[in-house]
Amino acid sequence: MEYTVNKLAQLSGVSSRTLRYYDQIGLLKPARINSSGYRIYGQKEVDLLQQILFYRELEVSLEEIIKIINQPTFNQTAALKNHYNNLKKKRARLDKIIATVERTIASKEGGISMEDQQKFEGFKEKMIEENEQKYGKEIREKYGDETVDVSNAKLRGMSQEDYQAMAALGEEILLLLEKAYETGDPASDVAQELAAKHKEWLMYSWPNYSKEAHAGLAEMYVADEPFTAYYDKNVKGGTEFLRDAILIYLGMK
Amino acid sequence: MEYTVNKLAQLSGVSSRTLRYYDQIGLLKPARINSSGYRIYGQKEVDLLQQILFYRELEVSLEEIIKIINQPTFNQTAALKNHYNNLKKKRARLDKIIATVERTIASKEGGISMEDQQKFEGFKEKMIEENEQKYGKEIREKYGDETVDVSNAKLRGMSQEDYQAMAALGEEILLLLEKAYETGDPASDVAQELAAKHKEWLMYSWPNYSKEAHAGLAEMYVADEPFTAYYDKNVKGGTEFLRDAILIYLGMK
DNA sequence: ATTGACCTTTACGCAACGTAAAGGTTTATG
DNA sequence: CATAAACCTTTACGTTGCGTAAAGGTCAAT
Repeated sequence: MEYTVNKLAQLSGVSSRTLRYYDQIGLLKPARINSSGYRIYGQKEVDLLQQILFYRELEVSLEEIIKIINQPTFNQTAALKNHYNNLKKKRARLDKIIATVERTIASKEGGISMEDQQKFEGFKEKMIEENEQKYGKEIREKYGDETVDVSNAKLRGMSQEDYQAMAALGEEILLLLEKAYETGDPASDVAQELAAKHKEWLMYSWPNYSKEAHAGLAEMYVADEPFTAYYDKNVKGGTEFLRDAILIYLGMK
Repeated sequence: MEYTVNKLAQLSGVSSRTLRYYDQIGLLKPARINSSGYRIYGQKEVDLLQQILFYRELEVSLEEIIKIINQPTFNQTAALKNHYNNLKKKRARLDKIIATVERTIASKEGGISMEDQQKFEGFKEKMIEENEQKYGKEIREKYGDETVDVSNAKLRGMSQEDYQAMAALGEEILLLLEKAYETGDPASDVAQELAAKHKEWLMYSWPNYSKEAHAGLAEMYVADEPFTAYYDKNVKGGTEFLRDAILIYLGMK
């Protein structure tokens, strides 16, 4: 039995454009071209197309499919396993996204100030990105991609509970800042406790802790308006005081 | 605080190209353009970008994000719910795919590989054809076309699981043949068990069972080279022994 | 004054096709 | 037998969300 493009398209349920494209990229060549330049497919091509569509259904890229169908079975299995891992990762990511959306909807409906939720999410992302940008490369070189990815994932997937705890710690820090600021001395006990709490808070959300990073963040607080606004909210000059306390705590001043 | 593209890019962790693109599609316009044509972003834009990145993280398309951020919150919630449903569908689909990949890998590995799978397919076809040729006519006359066609279809569509079970049974038969052959007597208990298993195996793949057909197949085994090769593989003269056992089992000898 | 680090716009490239457009071939119908 | 309808062909632009030049202006520092 022989088929022209549209016949095969009808038979297999894909479009003729798809078949031409598969021809173009060398994934599925017709058995022959007739005198008028028409693509003619035979039984062999039908079977091959079945296989191709099977893999496509599994979300394997066409590039991968080309590799797969040109290889012996054991390599095909290896390729499938690799693909399987990718799918699992994809699902894990999707699960987290779904969880986040659920929480977001709940908080929007429950009225628990979505704004805070979102701010938090944004803050997390921002932190991750900054962390990535500033220290990611070195850390990735030192500890490998997996370590970094895992901790980022952990941070992203932080639960509501964790968030509550972290938020509580954040509040405490603001209160401590007020108290410490009154001493006027960033080296005072209270100020140093403040710095310690800040480190704790940081580690909560920031699995890749380093003195350098902490110091860098402290400097950034002073340089970056939204952060100064936040820490100066209750105490004028609080941001700078916090930075000094942290630098002393880290033995960098 | 004001930012140029690269400043904001660094702050937020996206690329400057991304920001220009967002400007281009009207997702995030800079607060103003300075005299040199530079894009200048302010605090409002930073906050908006946070929101945008939050939704992006949730795999909302940029087009959707444009709609969302231009709407009041209750509509935002509705949009999120809609998106949530899409995500759930996506996950359900992904789950199915993963299950299929798992099964495929298992069958490729656990199975005696693809090659056997193909052989099996060929075997099935051959069996159907032979069945057709030798008994088809009579059976069609006796039971009607539909019966035959349906059982052929059933055989062709035999599942991987069935194949596994059948393959296991096939293995068992080979082992039993060795044991039975040692007795030297096709009427022995072991040989009769062999014959019974063979019938079971046959019925597995062959919905139209009859003593005559079974006997005919047994004779065919002896006459047909590929079959003798298969059953003589471990035991010389095994095929004839099997035939005799079957004929006795059927009360035909 | 020059260098280097910024910024700009324009534009091609990616995956896997959908969708014309412009034109040749085959088949059906009057 | 002519012509229309139904096929087929290649070429090429559009899609999404940017990455990556290329070609050229602007700004800060040496």
